[in-house]
Amino acid sequence: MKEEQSLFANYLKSKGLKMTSARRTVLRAFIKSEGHLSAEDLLAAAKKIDPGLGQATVFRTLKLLSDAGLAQDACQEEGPRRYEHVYKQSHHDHLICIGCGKMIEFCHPEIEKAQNEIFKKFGFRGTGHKLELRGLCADCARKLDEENK
Amino acid sequence: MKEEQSLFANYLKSKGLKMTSARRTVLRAFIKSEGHLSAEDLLAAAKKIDPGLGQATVFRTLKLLSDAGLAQDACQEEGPRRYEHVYKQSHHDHLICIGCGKMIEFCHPEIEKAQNEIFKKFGFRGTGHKLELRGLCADCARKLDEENK
DNA sequence: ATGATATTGATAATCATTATCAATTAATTT
DNA sequence: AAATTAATTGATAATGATTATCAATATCAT
Repeated sequence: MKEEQSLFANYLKSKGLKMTSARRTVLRAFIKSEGHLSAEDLLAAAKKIDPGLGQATVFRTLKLLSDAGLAQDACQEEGPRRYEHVYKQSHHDHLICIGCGKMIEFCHPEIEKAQNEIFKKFGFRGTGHKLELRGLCADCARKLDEENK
Repeated sequence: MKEEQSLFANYLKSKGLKMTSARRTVLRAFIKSEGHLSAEDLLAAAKKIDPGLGQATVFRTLKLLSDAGLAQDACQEEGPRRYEHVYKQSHHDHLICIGCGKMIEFCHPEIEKAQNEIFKKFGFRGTGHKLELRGLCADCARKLDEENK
């Protein structure tokens, strides 16, 4: 998306940083990406554009994307850190099954509203939130019950 | 707390695992702990009880405590994984300032209610949730505005 | 173009966590 | 209570993820 490109460019300029070809490559790979991606994932995607790209550069650029507000942490408990788009996709929260790991994305306007109340109450200027519900999906709950019979 | 002790003992028995003196030590240290603690923190606390305790045992036991439902991930973006009590303290969510890192704990019944609706809608048996709101606290928002003037 | 400075990729270093393993310990059985 | 069986321990090595270092290079403002 053009918007993400110019947001990143503006961020870099505002910090006295440079728009380089490596950063453009990582940004392009990130923009094309979907879901929750790790630095490793992004490296693989970016290497398809420029095979000579270094791993460290991806870590560094991913951090910049996060600082610039384009990427945000999609906090999974296990494994490497994962990021997702801030723009581009509609906001969603996560429902995760602790049995099989299945993840459902959902959106609940009431919750959004309540969050804004909290921000106001504590004098915060809200920038985002992350909500993760955990539980057992119907299948896993059934299995568990059978085991414990 | 006695309750946490017997919950852990029951968990171990149900899995055919053993209640050992090392595990008792880690459990005691965990029970006395507060807030968000890393494996390293817990090791330090447990070593005050038994200096000979090994680091690996703390990682292992912390995982067990989590599986047993006594500890849960208190997901911070940076640094090592952190855990907090599931029992003992009233449920709370987190409001974090992305400027200075200040963290406020709060509780909002409306949100709790909405979460139960979600669980129902997707046929889940809910076991917990984590909500993290992020934004700029009043101080940091003011500072930022001045910088950008 | 030039100069000042940020950036790069390669690599080493670090940090957090997990795997390995022989010695020990807890629970179970006799 | 001793023997048996299997889980557990601490030390250490190994791994995985991320960050630091550094000389060569690329970017941007002038």
